[in-house]
Amino acid sequence: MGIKRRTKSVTTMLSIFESGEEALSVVNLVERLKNQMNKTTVYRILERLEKEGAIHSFSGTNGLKWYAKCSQCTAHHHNDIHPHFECKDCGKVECLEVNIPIPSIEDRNIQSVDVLLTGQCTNCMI
Amino acid sequence: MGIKRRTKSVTTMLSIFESGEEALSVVNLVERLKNQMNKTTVYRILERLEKEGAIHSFSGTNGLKWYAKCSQCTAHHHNDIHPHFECKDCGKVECLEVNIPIPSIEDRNIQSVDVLLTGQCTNCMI
DNA sequence: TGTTTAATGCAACTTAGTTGCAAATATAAT
DNA sequence: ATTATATTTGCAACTAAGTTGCATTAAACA
Repeated sequence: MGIKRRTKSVTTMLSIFESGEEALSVVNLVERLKNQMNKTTVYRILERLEKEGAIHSFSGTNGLKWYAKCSQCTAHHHNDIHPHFECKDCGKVECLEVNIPIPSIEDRNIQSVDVLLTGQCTNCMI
Repeated sequence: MGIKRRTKSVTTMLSIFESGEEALSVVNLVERLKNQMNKTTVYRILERLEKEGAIHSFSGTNGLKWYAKCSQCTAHHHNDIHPHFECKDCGKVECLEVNIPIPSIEDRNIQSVDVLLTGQCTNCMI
């Protein structure tokens, strides 16, 4: 049970994710939406959108929470194992459409895989 | 410049890492050492030990900071690319001695790789 | 149009982690 | 052994991310 009502705030949030290709930190969203909705509302809408499978979340380098809408985000299902990339120079975070093969681990039941790559993005490599 | 003086607090901290094989969260360390040293001291000793290469740090599922001393932790150098495993049932976190091959990513300069696997550990699989 | 239930705002709170500064202590020099 | 000096620690106050409870607002559906 994710989003039940298409409120103005939900629409606003979704349009932000539709328009861009990058990931967005919650901190960034709270800041940029502070005139349009409450901090708590930002957190709760993101939570519901993720539960629905519209977006997915992950942790950045400093433990901050990020959200992104990627091509693999499908309703009611989210089982992508793509890595996330954080540019240490400009701070940009994005989903990489690359498959990371995880070897089977003995004696353990692996249920989720999170891969965070850090380095320089295309612009900052120069 | 990591540890300069072998204080009682530093010795205590190191002995904790020597004795166990698991990773330890900062929260856990602050709690278990609260009668022996200040919270700030815990944070600072861990920071210095990591700078020295005696231990290494990483983020757990909720963005919490964890530290561990693994076989690959060597003085003045720490370039292991092993995954970390967090058991969602009992909460145990550990380093896995497995190599995760990261494919080369075009147009990006990858400098660090963090892999967090979540699932059930040996004990909790039953 | 009214009723129900989900969603929001607000304020207060929790928790992880940080900072500045004075006091304490390990280590090196005398 | 004593002193000097630079590192380390404790403390208290702070910052920032994220959460909670509750009263109010507003979708959606009959």
